[in-house]
Amino acid sequence: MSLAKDQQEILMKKQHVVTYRKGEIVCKQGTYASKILFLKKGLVKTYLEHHTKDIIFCVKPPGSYIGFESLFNERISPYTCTVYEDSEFCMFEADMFQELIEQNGKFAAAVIANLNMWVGRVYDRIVTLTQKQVAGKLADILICLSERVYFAQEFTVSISRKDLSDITQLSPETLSRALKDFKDEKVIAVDGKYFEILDMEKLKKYSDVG
Amino acid sequence: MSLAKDQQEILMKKQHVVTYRKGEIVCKQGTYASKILFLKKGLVKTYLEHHTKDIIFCVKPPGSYIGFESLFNERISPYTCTVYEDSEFCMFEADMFQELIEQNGKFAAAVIANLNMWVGRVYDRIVTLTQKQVAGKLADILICLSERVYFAQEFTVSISRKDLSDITQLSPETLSRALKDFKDEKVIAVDGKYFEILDMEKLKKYSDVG
DNA sequence: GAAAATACTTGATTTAAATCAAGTAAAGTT
DNA sequence: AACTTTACTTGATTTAAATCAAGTATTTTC
Repeated sequence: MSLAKDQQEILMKKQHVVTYRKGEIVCKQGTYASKILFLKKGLVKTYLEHHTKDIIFCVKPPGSYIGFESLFNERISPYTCTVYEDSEFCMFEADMFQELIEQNGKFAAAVIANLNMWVGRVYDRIVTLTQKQVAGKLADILICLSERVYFAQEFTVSISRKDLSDITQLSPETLSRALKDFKDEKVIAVDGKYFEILDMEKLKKYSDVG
Repeated sequence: MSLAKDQQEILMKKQHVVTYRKGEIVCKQGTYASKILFLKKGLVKTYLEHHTKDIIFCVKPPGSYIGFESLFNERISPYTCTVYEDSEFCMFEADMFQELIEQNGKFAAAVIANLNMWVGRVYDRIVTLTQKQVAGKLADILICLSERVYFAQEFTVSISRKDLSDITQLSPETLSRALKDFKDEKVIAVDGKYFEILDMEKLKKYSDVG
Protein backbone atom coordinates (compact mmCIF):
# COMPACT_ATOMS: atom_id res chain seq x y z
CA MET A 1 0.00 0.00 0.00
CA SER A 2 1.32 3.46 -0.82
CA LEU A 3 0.43 7.00 0.09
CA ALA A 4 -2.48 8.76 -1.58
CA LYS A 5 -2.03 10.29 -5.04
CA ASP A 6 -1.76 13.94 -4.05
CA GLN A 7 0.81 13.24 -1.36
CA GLN A 8 2.85 11.30 -3.90
CA GLU A 9 2.86 14.38 -6.10
CA ILE A 10 4.16 16.59 -3.31
CA LEU A 11 6.95 14.10 -2.80
CA MET A 12 7.77 13.85 -6.50
CA LYS A 13 9.20 17.34 -6.42
CA LYS A 14 11.55 16.52 -3.58
CA GLN A 15 12.68 13.11 -4.70
CA HIS A 16 16.21 12.03 -5.32
CA VAL A 17 16.64 8.79 -7.24
CA VAL A 18 19.24 6.24 -6.11
CA THR A 19 20.05 2.72 -7.17
CA TYR A 20 21.54 -0.13 -5.19
CA ARG A 21 23.19 -3.25 -6.57
CA LYS A 22 22.20 -6.76 -5.58
CA GLY A 23 23.30 -7.50 -2.02
CA GLU A 24 24.06 -3.91 -1.03
CA ILE A 25 23.00 -2.48 2.30
CA VAL A 26 20.37 0.26 2.25
CA CYS A 27 20.41 0.81 5.99
CA LYS A 28 22.19 -0.93 8.82
CA GLN A 29 20.72 -1.89 12.17
CA GLY A 30 22.01 0.30 14.97
CA THR A 31 23.31 3.11 12.77
CA TYR A 32 22.04 6.61 12.15
CA ALA A 33 19.28 6.65 9.52
CA SER A 34 17.97 10.00 8.35
CA LYS A 35 16.53 8.89 5.03
CA ILE A 36 13.13 7.61 3.98
CA LEU A 37 13.19 5.41 0.90
CA PHE A 38 10.49 4.48 -1.55
CA LEU A 39 11.17 1.34 -3.56
CA LYS A 40 10.40 1.94 -7.24
CA LYS A 41 11.93 -1.16 -8.76
CA GLY A 42 13.53 -4.28 -7.27
CA LEU A 43 13.10 -6.20 -4.06
CA VAL A 44 14.41 -5.73 -0.52
CA LYS A 45 14.51 -7.56 2.76
CA THR A 46 14.40 -6.01 6.20
CA TYR A 47 15.88 -8.08 8.99
CA LEU A 48 16.89 -8.07 12.60
CA GLU A 49 20.45 -9.11 13.32
CA HIS A 50 20.91 -11.04 16.53
CA HIS A 51 24.30 -12.49 17.25
CA THR A 52 25.04 -14.59 14.16
CA LYS A 53 21.45 -15.23 13.18
CA ASP A 54 19.15 -13.03 11.10
CA ILE A 55 15.39 -12.77 11.36
CA ILE A 56 13.99 -11.54 8.07
CA PHE A 57 10.69 -10.06 9.14
CA CYS A 58 9.75 -8.48 5.86
CA VAL A 59 10.29 -8.82 2.11
CA LYS A 60 9.13 -5.63 0.43
CA PRO A 61 8.15 -5.30 -3.23
CA PRO A 62 8.08 -2.06 -5.26
CA GLY A 63 5.68 0.48 -3.82
CA SER A 64 6.97 0.05 -0.27
CA TYR A 65 8.51 2.62 2.04
CA ILE A 66 11.57 1.90 4.15
CA GLY A 67 12.56 3.92 7.20
CA PHE A 68 9.27 5.22 8.61
CA GLU A 69 10.42 3.89 11.99
CA SER A 70 12.89 6.76 12.35
CA LEU A 71 10.17 9.42 12.01
CA PHE A 72 9.93 11.56 15.17
CA ASN A 73 12.16 9.04 16.83
CA GLU A 74 15.79 8.59 17.63
CA ARG A 75 17.15 8.10 14.13
CA ILE A 76 18.70 4.72 14.77
CA SER A 77 17.58 2.02 12.38
CA PRO A 78 16.07 -0.91 14.29
CA TYR A 79 16.82 -3.25 11.37
CA THR A 80 19.08 -3.81 8.41
CA CYS A 81 17.73 -3.53 4.88
CA THR A 82 19.51 -5.01 1.87
CA VAL A 83 18.43 -5.46 -1.73
CA TYR A 84 17.83 -8.84 -3.38
CA GLU A 85 18.07 -7.46 -6.91
CA ASP A 86 19.42 -4.28 -8.43
CA SER A 87 16.89 -1.81 -7.07
CA GLU A 88 15.78 1.76 -7.66
CA PHE A 89 14.62 4.05 -4.87
CA CYS A 90 13.36 7.55 -4.34
CA MET A 91 15.21 8.95 -1.40
CA PHE A 92 13.90 11.64 0.94
CA GLU A 93 15.24 13.35 4.00
CA ALA A 94 13.38 12.28 7.13
CA ASP A 95 13.44 15.95 8.22
CA MET A 96 11.57 16.95 5.07
CA PHE A 97 9.12 14.12 5.62
CA GLN A 98 8.50 15.31 9.16
CA GLU A 99 7.89 18.87 8.04
CA LEU A 100 5.38 17.64 5.49
CA ILE A 101 3.61 15.57 8.13
CA GLU A 102 3.38 18.54 10.48
CA GLN A 103 2.13 20.87 7.78
CA ASN A 104 -0.23 18.58 5.95
CA GLY A 105 -2.81 16.62 7.94
CA LYS A 106 -3.75 14.41 5.01
CA PHE A 107 -0.15 13.45 4.58
CA ALA A 108 0.16 12.63 8.28
CA ALA A 109 -2.95 10.46 7.98
CA ALA A 110 -1.48 8.58 5.02
CA VAL A 111 1.78 7.93 6.88
CA ILE A 112 -0.07 6.66 9.96
CA ALA A 113 -2.28 4.45 7.78
CA ASN A 114 0.80 2.96 6.14
CA LEU A 115 2.54 2.49 9.49
CA ASN A 116 -0.51 0.75 10.95
CA MET A 117 -0.88 -1.55 7.97
CA TRP A 118 2.66 -2.78 8.58
CA VAL A 119 2.07 -3.13 12.31
CA GLY A 120 -0.79 -5.50 11.50
CA ARG A 121 1.52 -7.55 9.29
CA VAL A 122 4.08 -7.75 12.06
CA TYR A 123 1.44 -9.10 14.44
CA ASP A 124 0.67 -11.81 11.89
CA ARG A 125 4.37 -12.59 11.70
CA ILE A 126 4.54 -13.00 15.47
CA VAL A 127 1.73 -15.57 15.32
CA THR A 128 3.44 -17.46 12.50
CA LEU A 129 6.86 -17.48 14.10
CA THR A 130 5.77 -18.39 17.60
CA GLN A 131 2.80 -20.68 17.05
CA LYS A 132 3.07 -22.53 13.80
CA GLN A 133 4.95 -25.67 12.95
CA VAL A 134 7.13 -26.27 9.92
CA ALA A 135 4.31 -26.71 7.38
CA GLY A 136 2.42 -23.67 8.66
CA LYS A 137 5.49 -21.46 8.58
CA LEU A 138 6.36 -22.51 5.05
CA ALA A 139 2.76 -22.14 3.88
CA ASP A 140 2.66 -18.58 5.23
CA ILE A 141 5.75 -17.46 3.41
CA LEU A 142 4.65 -19.08 0.16
CA ILE A 143 1.25 -17.38 0.38
CA CYS A 144 2.98 -14.08 1.14
CA LEU A 145 5.33 -14.41 -1.84
CA SER A 146 2.45 -15.25 -4.16
CA GLU A 147 -0.09 -12.70 -2.93
CA ARG A 148 1.97 -9.77 -1.72
CA VAL A 149 5.38 -9.91 -3.32
CA TYR A 150 5.11 -11.39 -6.81
CA PHE A 151 1.33 -11.09 -7.30
CA ALA A 152 1.27 -14.36 -9.27
CA GLN A 153 0.63 -18.08 -8.94
CA GLU A 154 4.03 -18.84 -10.40
CA PHE A 155 7.16 -16.85 -9.79
CA THR A 156 10.92 -17.05 -9.87
CA VAL A 157 12.44 -15.74 -6.69
CA SER A 158 15.73 -13.98 -6.12
CA ILE A 159 15.69 -15.32 -2.55
CA SER A 160 18.08 -18.09 -1.53
CA ARG A 161 17.11 -21.15 0.50
CA LYS A 162 19.18 -19.74 3.33
CA ASP A 163 17.09 -16.57 3.24
CA LEU A 164 13.85 -18.56 3.09
CA SER A 165 15.09 -20.26 6.25
CA ASP A 166 15.79 -16.85 7.82
CA ILE A 167 12.26 -15.76 6.92
CA THR A 168 10.57 -18.86 8.32
CA GLN A 169 13.07 -19.22 11.17
CA LEU A 170 13.64 -22.86 10.25
CA SER A 171 17.04 -24.42 9.71
CA PRO A 172 18.02 -24.70 6.02
CA GLU A 173 17.78 -28.47 6.32
CA THR A 174 14.27 -28.41 7.75
CA LEU A 175 13.19 -25.90 5.12
CA SER A 176 14.56 -28.07 2.36
CA ARG A 177 12.68 -31.10 3.64
CA ALA A 178 9.45 -29.15 4.07
CA LEU A 179 9.72 -27.87 0.51
CA LYS A 180 10.18 -31.43 -0.69
CA ASP A 181 7.12 -32.56 1.28
CA PHE A 182 4.97 -29.86 -0.34
CA LYS A 183 6.34 -30.85 -3.72
CA ASP A 184 5.57 -34.53 -3.13
CA GLU A 185 2.07 -33.62 -2.02
CA LYS A 186 1.61 -31.57 -5.20
CA VAL A 187 0.87 -28.43 -3.16
CA ILE A 188 3.58 -26.58 -5.03
CA ALA A 189 5.96 -27.14 -7.91
CA VAL A 190 9.57 -26.16 -7.25
CA ASP A 191 12.62 -26.21 -9.41
CA GLY A 192 15.49 -24.24 -7.97
CA LYS A 193 14.26 -20.68 -7.70
CA TYR A 194 11.09 -21.31 -9.70
CA PHE A 195 7.93 -21.79 -7.65
CA GLU A 196 4.35 -22.50 -8.62
CA ILE A 197 1.42 -22.66 -6.26
CA LEU A 198 -0.59 -25.72 -7.34
CA ASP A 199 -3.04 -25.95 -4.45
CA MET A 200 -3.68 -22.67 -2.69
CA GLU A 201 -6.59 -24.22 -0.77
CA LYS A 202 -4.31 -26.74 0.85
CA LEU A 203 -1.67 -24.10 1.49
CA LYS A 204 -4.21 -21.92 3.31
CA LYS A 205 -5.26 -24.94 5.31
CA TYR A 206 -1.68 -25.58 6.37
CA SER A 207 -1.37 -21.92 7.25
CA ASP A 208 -4.51 -22.09 9.37
CA VAL A 209 -3.87 -25.41 11.10
CA GLY A 210 -0.31 -24.32 11.83
CA MET B 1 5.93 7.23 26.77
CA SER B 2 3.04 9.62 26.42
CA LEU B 3 2.14 12.48 24.13
CA ALA B 4 3.57 15.93 24.69
CA LYS B 5 2.09 18.19 27.35
CA ASP B 6 0.12 20.55 25.13
CA GLN B 7 -1.48 17.71 23.19
CA GLN B 8 -2.49 16.12 26.47
CA GLU B 9 -4.28 19.34 27.35
CA ILE B 10 -6.24 19.36 24.11
CA LEU B 11 -7.33 15.81 24.86
CA MET B 12 -8.29 16.59 28.45
CA LYS B 13 -11.27 18.57 27.24
CA LYS B 14 -12.59 15.68 25.18
CA GLN B 15 -11.95 12.86 27.59
CA HIS B 16 -14.51 10.47 28.92
CA VAL B 17 -13.45 8.43 31.94
CA VAL B 18 -14.29 4.74 32.14
CA THR B 19 -13.31 1.95 34.52
CA TYR B 20 -12.93 -1.74 33.90
CA ARG B 21 -12.92 -4.48 36.49
CA LYS B 22 -10.19 -7.08 36.78
CA GLY B 23 -10.37 -9.55 33.90
CA GLU B 24 -12.75 -7.51 31.74
CA ILE B 25 -12.22 -7.11 28.02
CA VAL B 26 -11.36 -3.63 26.78
CA CYS B 27 -11.27 -4.60 23.11
CA LYS B 28 -11.62 -7.91 21.36
CA GLN B 29 -9.50 -9.16 18.47
CA GLY B 30 -11.43 -9.16 15.20
CA THR B 31 -14.19 -6.81 16.33
CA TYR B 32 -14.94 -3.19 15.47
CA ALA B 33 -12.87 -0.80 17.58
CA SER B 34 -13.58 2.91 17.27
CA LYS B 35 -12.12 4.01 20.60
CA ILE B 36 -8.69 5.10 21.68
CA LEU B 37 -7.95 4.51 25.33
CA PHE B 38 -5.42 6.07 27.66
CA LEU B 39 -4.63 4.04 30.77
CA LYS B 40 -4.66 6.27 33.84
CA LYS B 41 -4.57 3.64 36.56
CA GLY B 42 -4.20 -0.15 36.51
CA LEU B 43 -2.53 -2.63 34.21
CA VAL B 44 -3.51 -4.23 30.92
CA LYS B 45 -2.31 -6.94 28.60
CA THR B 46 -2.65 -6.96 24.83
CA TYR B 47 -2.57 -10.35 23.20
CA LEU B 48 -3.07 -12.19 19.95
CA GLU B 49 -5.51 -15.08 20.06
CA HIS B 50 -4.56 -18.01 17.88
CA HIS B 51 -6.66 -21.15 18.12
CA THR B 52 -6.57 -21.99 21.81
CA LYS B 53 -3.27 -20.29 22.59
CA ASP B 54 -2.65 -16.65 23.43
CA ILE B 55 0.47 -14.63 22.70
CA ILE B 56 0.69 -11.75 25.13
CA PHE B 57 2.90 -9.33 23.24
CA CYS B 58 2.54 -6.41 25.58
CA VAL B 59 1.86 -5.54 29.22
CA LYS B 60 1.06 -1.84 29.46
CA PRO B 61 1.33 0.28 32.61
CA PRO B 62 -0.44 3.59 33.28
CA GLY B 63 0.48 6.24 30.72
CA SER B 64 -0.03 3.92 27.76
CA TYR B 65 -2.40 4.29 24.84
CA ILE B 66 -4.44 1.40 23.48
CA GLY B 67 -6.00 1.36 20.03
CA PHE B 68 -3.67 3.49 17.90
CA GLU B 69 -3.63 0.60 15.41
CA SER B 70 -7.15 1.47 14.26
CA LEU B 71 -6.19 5.03 13.31
CA PHE B 72 -6.73 5.64 9.58
CA ASN B 73 -7.19 1.94 9.21
CA GLU B 74 -10.00 -0.56 9.02
CA ARG B 75 -11.28 -0.30 12.56
CA ILE B 76 -10.84 -3.95 13.39
CA SER B 77 -8.77 -4.62 16.48
CA PRO B 78 -5.79 -6.85 15.66
CA TYR B 79 -5.55 -7.95 19.31
CA THR B 80 -7.54 -8.43 22.48
CA CYS B 81 -6.89 -6.22 25.47
CA THR B 82 -7.99 -7.14 29.00
CA VAL B 83 -7.23 -5.61 32.36
CA TYR B 84 -5.17 -7.32 35.08
CA GLU B 85 -6.44 -5.06 37.83
CA ASP B 86 -9.38 -2.70 38.20
CA SER B 87 -8.31 0.01 35.76
CA GLU B 88 -9.21 3.55 34.87
CA PHE B 89 -9.09 4.89 31.33
CA CYS B 90 -9.70 8.06 29.40
CA MET B 91 -11.72 7.11 26.37
CA PHE B 92 -11.69 9.00 23.08
CA GLU B 93 -13.39 8.51 19.76
CA ALA B 94 -10.92 7.45 17.06
CA ASP B 95 -12.70 9.90 14.71
CA MET B 96 -11.95 12.77 17.03
CA PHE B 97 -8.36 11.62 17.34
CA GLN B 98 -8.05 11.51 13.57
CA GLU B 99 -9.43 15.02 13.21
CA LEU B 100 -6.94 16.28 15.76
CA ILE B 101 -4.10 14.58 13.89
CA GLU B 102 -5.16 16.13 10.60
CA GLN B 103 -5.56 19.60 12.09
CA ASN B 104 -2.57 19.68 14.38
CA GLY B 105 0.82 18.71 13.00
CA LYS B 106 2.46 18.57 16.43
CA PHE B 107 -0.19 16.17 17.57
CA ALA B 108 0.35 13.99 14.49
CA ALA B 109 4.07 13.98 15.23
CA ALA B 110 3.46 12.87 18.82
CA VAL B 111 1.19 10.04 17.69
CA ILE B 112 3.74 8.83 15.14
CA ALA B 113 6.52 9.02 17.72
CA ASN B 114 4.46 6.92 20.12
CA LEU B 115 3.57 4.43 17.40
CA ASN B 116 7.22 4.07 16.38
CA MET B 117 8.38 3.58 19.93
CA TRP B 118 6.03 0.60 20.20
CA VAL B 119 7.10 -0.75 16.83
CA GLY B 120 10.66 -0.85 18.16
CA ARG B 121 9.49 -2.78 21.20
CA VAL B 122 7.68 -5.27 19.00
CA TYR B 123 10.89 -5.87 17.02
CA ASP B 124 12.65 -6.64 20.30
CA ARG B 125 9.85 -9.04 21.16
CA ILE B 126 10.33 -10.86 17.85
CA VAL B 127 14.00 -11.37 18.64
CA THR B 128 13.21 -12.66 22.12
CA LEU B 129 10.46 -15.00 21.03
CA THR B 130 12.23 -16.46 18.02
CA GLN B 131 15.86 -16.54 19.08
CA LYS B 132 16.23 -16.91 22.79
CA GLN B 133 16.12 -19.98 24.95
CA VAL B 134 14.24 -20.42 28.20
CA ALA B 135 16.58 -18.38 30.40
CA GLY B 136 16.79 -15.56 27.87
CA LYS B 137 13.04 -15.35 27.46
CA LEU B 138 12.45 -15.29 31.19
CA ALA B 139 15.22 -12.75 31.76
CA ASP B 140 13.66 -10.43 29.18
CA ILE B 141 10.24 -10.44 30.76
CA LEU B 142 11.66 -9.95 34.24
CA ILE B 143 13.72 -6.98 33.04
CA CYS B 144 10.65 -5.56 31.29
CA LEU B 145 8.50 -5.91 34.42
CA SER B 146 11.15 -4.24 36.55
CA GLU B 147 12.15 -1.42 34.21
CA ARG B 148 9.04 -0.63 32.22
CA VAL B 149 6.02 -1.88 34.11
CA TYR B 150 6.64 -1.59 37.85
CA PHE B 151 9.66 0.74 37.79
CA ALA B 152 11.15 -1.04 40.80
CA GLN B 153 13.63 -3.72 41.85
CA GLU B 154 10.93 -5.51 43.82
CA PHE B 155 7.31 -5.76 42.85
CA THR B 156 4.20 -7.80 43.39
CA VAL B 157 2.57 -8.73 40.10
CA SER B 158 -1.06 -9.25 39.28
CA ILE B 159 0.03 -11.59 36.50
CA SER B 160 -0.49 -15.33 36.85
CA ARG B 161 2.12 -17.97 36.01
CA LYS B 162 -0.08 -18.99 33.09
CA ASP B 163 0.09 -15.43 31.78
CA LEU B 164 3.85 -15.28 32.30
CA SER B 165 3.99 -18.41 30.15
CA ASP B 166 1.82 -16.70 27.51
CA ILE B 167 4.19 -13.72 27.56
CA THR B 168 7.36 -15.81 27.25
CA GLN B 169 5.72 -18.43 25.03
CA LEU B 170 6.96 -21.18 27.29
CA SER B 171 4.80 -23.93 28.75
CA PRO B 172 3.70 -23.27 32.35
CA GLU B 173 5.87 -26.20 33.45
CA THR B 174 8.97 -24.89 31.73
CA LEU B 175 8.35 -21.40 33.10
CA SER B 176 7.98 -22.77 36.62
CA ARG B 177 11.25 -24.65 36.35
CA ALA B 178 13.07 -21.65 34.90
CA LEU B 179 11.82 -19.46 37.73
CA LYS B 180 13.10 -22.02 40.21
CA ASP B 181 16.50 -22.08 38.50
CA PHE B 182 16.80 -18.29 38.75
CA LYS B 183 15.76 -18.49 42.38
CA ASP B 184 18.36 -21.20 43.13
CA GLU B 185 21.01 -19.11 41.40
CA LYS B 186 20.00 -16.10 43.52
CA VAL B 187 19.28 -14.06 40.40
CA ILE B 188 15.81 -13.29 41.72
CA ALA B 189 13.75 -13.85 44.82
CA VAL B 190 10.25 -15.16 44.22
CA ASP B 191 7.45 -15.94 46.57
CA GLY B 192 4.14 -16.40 44.83
CA LYS B 193 3.41 -13.10 43.10
CA TYR B 194 6.23 -11.25 44.84
CA PHE B 195 9.40 -10.79 42.80
CA GLU B 196 12.70 -9.17 43.59
CA ILE B 197 15.55 -8.68 41.16
CA LEU B 198 18.70 -9.64 43.08
CA ASP B 199 21.23 -9.66 40.26
CA MET B 200 20.30 -7.44 37.32
CA GLU B 201 23.79 -7.90 35.83
CA LYS B 202 23.29 -11.61 35.51
CA LEU B 203 19.75 -11.14 34.21
CA LYS B 204 21.02 -8.83 31.46
CA LYS B 205 23.67 -11.40 30.65
CA TYR B 206 21.03 -14.11 30.28
CA SER B 207 19.02 -11.74 28.14
CA ASP B 208 21.99 -11.08 25.91
CA VAL B 209 23.31 -14.61 25.61
CA GLY B 210 19.80 -15.86 24.94
C1' DG C 1 -15.02 -22.24 57.00
C1' DA C 2 -15.36 -26.53 54.33
C1' DA C 3 -15.57 -28.21 49.69
C1' DA C 4 -14.59 -27.72 45.03
C1' DA C 5 -12.10 -25.94 41.51
C1' DT C 6 -8.19 -23.90 39.66
C1' DA C 7 -3.34 -22.74 39.65
C1' DC C 8 1.15 -24.14 40.37
C1' DT C 9 5.15 -27.30 40.94
C1' DT C 10 8.14 -31.28 40.21
C1' DG C 11 9.43 -35.54 37.88
C1' DA C 12 9.33 -38.85 33.72
C1' DT C 13 8.71 -39.30 28.93
C1' DT C 14 8.02 -37.87 24.28
C1' DT C 15 8.71 -35.18 20.24
C1' DA C 16 9.54 -31.68 16.77
C1' DA C 17 13.05 -29.61 14.93
C1' DA C 18 18.03 -28.55 15.25
C1' DT C 19 22.43 -30.16 14.56
C1' DC C 20 25.80 -33.18 12.64
C1' DA C 21 27.54 -35.54 8.65
C1' DA C 22 28.32 -36.37 3.95
C1' DG C 23 27.19 -36.05 -0.37
C1' DT C 24 25.47 -33.43 -4.85
C1' DA C 25 24.53 -29.34 -7.47
C1' DA C 26 25.28 -24.76 -8.74
C1' DA C 27 27.72 -20.57 -9.07
C1' DG C 28 31.96 -17.82 -9.14
C1' DT C 29 36.79 -17.48 -10.29
C1' DT C 30 41.06 -17.96 -12.75
C1' DA D 1 36.84 -25.14 -19.32
C1' DA D 2 38.64 -26.69 -15.04
C1' DC D 3 38.90 -25.52 -10.33
C1' DT D 4 37.22 -23.68 -6.17
C1' DT D 5 33.87 -22.22 -3.36
C1' DT D 6 29.32 -21.85 -1.81
C1' DA D 7 24.56 -23.49 -1.78
C1' DC D 8 21.51 -27.10 -1.34
C1' DT D 9 19.74 -31.77 -0.21
C1' DT D 10 19.12 -36.09 2.23
C1' DG D 11 19.94 -39.20 6.10
C1' DA D 12 21.33 -40.15 11.13
C1' DT D 13 21.57 -38.40 15.65
C1' DT D 14 20.94 -35.20 19.37
C1' DT D 15 18.53 -31.93 22.15
C1' DA D 16 15.64 -28.35 24.16
C1' DA D 17 11.40 -27.87 25.48
C1' DA D 18 6.65 -29.71 25.29
C1' DT D 19 3.63 -32.94 27.00
C1' DC D 20 2.06 -36.28 30.25
C1' DA D 21 1.35 -37.50 35.03
C1' DA D 22 0.61 -36.78 39.74
C1' DG D 23 0.99 -34.33 43.54
C1' DT D 24 0.62 -29.70 46.42
C1' DA D 25 -0.93 -25.10 47.11
C1' DT D 26 -3.97 -21.52 46.46
C1' DT D 27 -8.33 -19.48 45.18
C1' DT D 28 -13.12 -19.44 44.62
C1' DT D 29 -17.68 -20.76 45.75
C1' DC D 30 -21.37 -21.95 48.58
